[in-house]
Amino acid sequence: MYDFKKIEKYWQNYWNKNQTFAAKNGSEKEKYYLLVEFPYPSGAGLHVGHARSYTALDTVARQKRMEGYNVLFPMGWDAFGAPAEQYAIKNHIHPKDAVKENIKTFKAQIEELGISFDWNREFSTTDPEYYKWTQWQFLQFYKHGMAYKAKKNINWCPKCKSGLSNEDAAGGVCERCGTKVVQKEKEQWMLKMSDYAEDLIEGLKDTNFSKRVKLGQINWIGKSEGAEINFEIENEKEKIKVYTTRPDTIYGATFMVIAPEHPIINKLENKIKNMDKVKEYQEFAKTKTEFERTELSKEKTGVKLEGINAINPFTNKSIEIWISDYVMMNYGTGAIMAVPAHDNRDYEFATKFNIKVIKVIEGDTTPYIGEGKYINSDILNGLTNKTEAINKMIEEIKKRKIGDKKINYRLQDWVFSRQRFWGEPIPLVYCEKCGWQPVNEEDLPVLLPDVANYEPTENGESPLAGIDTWVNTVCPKCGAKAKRETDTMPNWAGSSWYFLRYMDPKNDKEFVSKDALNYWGKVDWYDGGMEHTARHLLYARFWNQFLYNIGLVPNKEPIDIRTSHGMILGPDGEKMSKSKGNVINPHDMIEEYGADALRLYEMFIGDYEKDAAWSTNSLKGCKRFLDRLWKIGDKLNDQKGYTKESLAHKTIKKVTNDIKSMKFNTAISALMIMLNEYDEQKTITKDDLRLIVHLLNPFAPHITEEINKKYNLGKPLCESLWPKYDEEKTIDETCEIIFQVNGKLRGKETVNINISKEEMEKIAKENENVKKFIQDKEIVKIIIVPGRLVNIVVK
RNA sequence: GCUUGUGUGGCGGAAUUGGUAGACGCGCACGACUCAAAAUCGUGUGGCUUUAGCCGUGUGGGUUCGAUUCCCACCACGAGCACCA
Repeated sequence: MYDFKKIEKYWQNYWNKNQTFAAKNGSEKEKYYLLVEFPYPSGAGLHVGHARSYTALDTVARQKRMEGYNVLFPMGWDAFGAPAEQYAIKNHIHPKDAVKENIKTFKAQIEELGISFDWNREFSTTDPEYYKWTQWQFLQFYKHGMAYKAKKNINWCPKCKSGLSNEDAAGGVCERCGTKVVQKEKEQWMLKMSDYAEDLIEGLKDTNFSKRVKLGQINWIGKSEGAEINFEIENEKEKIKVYTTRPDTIYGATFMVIAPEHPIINKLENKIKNMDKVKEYQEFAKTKTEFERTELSKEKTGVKLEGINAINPFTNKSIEIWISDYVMMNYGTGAIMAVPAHDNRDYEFATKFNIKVIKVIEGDTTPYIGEGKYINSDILNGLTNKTEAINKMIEEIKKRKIGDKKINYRLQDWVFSRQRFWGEPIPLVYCEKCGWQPVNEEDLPVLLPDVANYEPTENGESPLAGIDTWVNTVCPKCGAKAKRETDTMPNWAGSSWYFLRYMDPKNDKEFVSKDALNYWGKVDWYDGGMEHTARHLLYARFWNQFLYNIGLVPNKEPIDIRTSHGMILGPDGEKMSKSKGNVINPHDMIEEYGADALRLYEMFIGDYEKDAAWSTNSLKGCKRFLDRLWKIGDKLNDQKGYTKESLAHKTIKKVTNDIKSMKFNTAISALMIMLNEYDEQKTITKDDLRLIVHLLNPFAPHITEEINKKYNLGKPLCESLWPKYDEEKTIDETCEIIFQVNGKLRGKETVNINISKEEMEKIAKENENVKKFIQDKEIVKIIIVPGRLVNIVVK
């Protein structure tokens, strides 16, 4: 047999030595930019899921190169973030050393897979040469008024004295120590992402994302159209503004609910008679975590504001005002008009607290919002069309000057601060006299200092706050004593623009040169995990749209096609995890079966966009295919051309198209069919063999090159042009047609492809079995589809 | 709850614009080789049955000469969002 380890090593060295996969900036060739999500280099090493994504786009990359494109297919490391920091805290080593080690492991594992990355462009988000430009771009946000500081509630672990991301606070407890998470108010840097809500929806039109990815984006942005309406408070000047998508139901608004944090409460504190109860409820709401608010509190809670009432502007009736945590301060106006007859939540609330329910839409089954004839609604009475009613109501609201049409988005501004050590320092300085000042651009990067302790401080500040020599600096504006911002950027920062840096990774004058931007343009195809199609993709698009708006990049949308691969599950069908003991390590598979077999299997496993359970037996099947391919060379004869002309052209066509449409499994299946056919033959030609190894090369690049070399079939495949097919030659001279009687299969026959309809009918009627089914019956109709079938309809 | 996918043999999965359902692979069974096993090779493999046939793509209906494919209703599973007014 063959020594796959030796072969794989040989070709990996060959590609490296010849710089086969180096992309060339400004090449005459047409460009194609393929991108996979750069990994977080964890200590666990490469996952078979990484291998799936990398192999998939590697297959595309290798095909594209053979088709004559200048392909950019880069790789790097997204290495800032909590896990490295925690590892450092535990083991008392600098995160940068831990990251260095992990990158080494990851890179070795990717290299042994034979992925055709252009390693010349490799970088890590933690390289000062890289994060210098992340900081520089943050300053552009700041200088354009897109970054601001605001008080925000964050998840807080009182024991670890640390802010936690929503992921780390899942289930309402600190992931690290299990302590109950509370909400704590903290000043945070924010990016004005909500300004871009509409653009981020609109921009999707300029992309070729799949439907589900687009919907994911739209869903996350959460656009809704409605109206803002002012409700007067009885005997007060103050008004409460509500947001509603159903102003047409206003005649049914029998009470009002405001968020517990609503500012009107403090303003009218001395008018509210039960302020102690209100305060108690506010405290109660505050201690509830996000988790409890959504998961546990199915039962509605709330407190009525005694002593003040609002006026429904259309019924002119006095209505109660309640506070409840089912109304959020951070959406809409933090206040709603409650229409219990036609809103499920309002209905639950009204039922619990015995509040009047007035129906305004006939036939609408409480408690769901619906459509029907308007009743009890004065100016709307008699209408039946929802849109018409809403429009009429908005007109009326405008006329009375009590409100206006309003569009709201769920998308909020991006909380950009982290109280952690292992992130890009935010390059701002606070001066008592001048306030916040950006660090001079020529002083970037603001380097992370070497410190002995990475733990967060007592009051939850980043560990950076404890390093006086680093914190104390001078004001870039006035030169007086000043302090550095000690918050760092979130993990998402570095990954929001890394695809731009690949175009020009060594540039120390600009984040990327104009020439490189103009040449490479958009990412043509970006593949990654489904878990990143919402947030990461949105952040990256937002970041790029901002750069576009200030004239730094040529395209508003940075990515053309986005695809998402399914997960690879353990053999038990469960998500792979150490605790379940179902983890498959790609390195072990490569050791035992070779990189080509692993690659082939991962592409053959099934629908690329769906999850799939691991099966080592199926992997063995792919290995078996490669073993048979290796042996088929024993059958070579001296003849030229293809032994099976139409099979050859058909297979070229199928493999070519299937790779482009990510139907890797059927491409491989076609090649298996081809090999099976070669097996049937006594001998095959060199052209036959060259063709199958050529078509298989993007999937199994090592063994195919080796076979090509072994039998002197031609130039190395990676330096050859992709095979072309002739459409005319994909058609066979004969075809099998079927005979049906009343739509049921009754016979078949192989005929010449050019046979006429009349002849087809004749052959069908002569078929013995068909005769049996049509004798003594009246023929009603005969349907003939050339090259396919004859269907005789009888009565 | 809303949005969105997906339902095909024992398993992963194939099936142009509606036109032979189950390609390809795994598994399994039998056979060859072997003292034996593994590996390899060969044959078979949706179910029920008598060559021929009947039933079969989640369930029920519809359109059609013909439906895995199109339409309607329902069921199940997965994913995303989730008290968003």
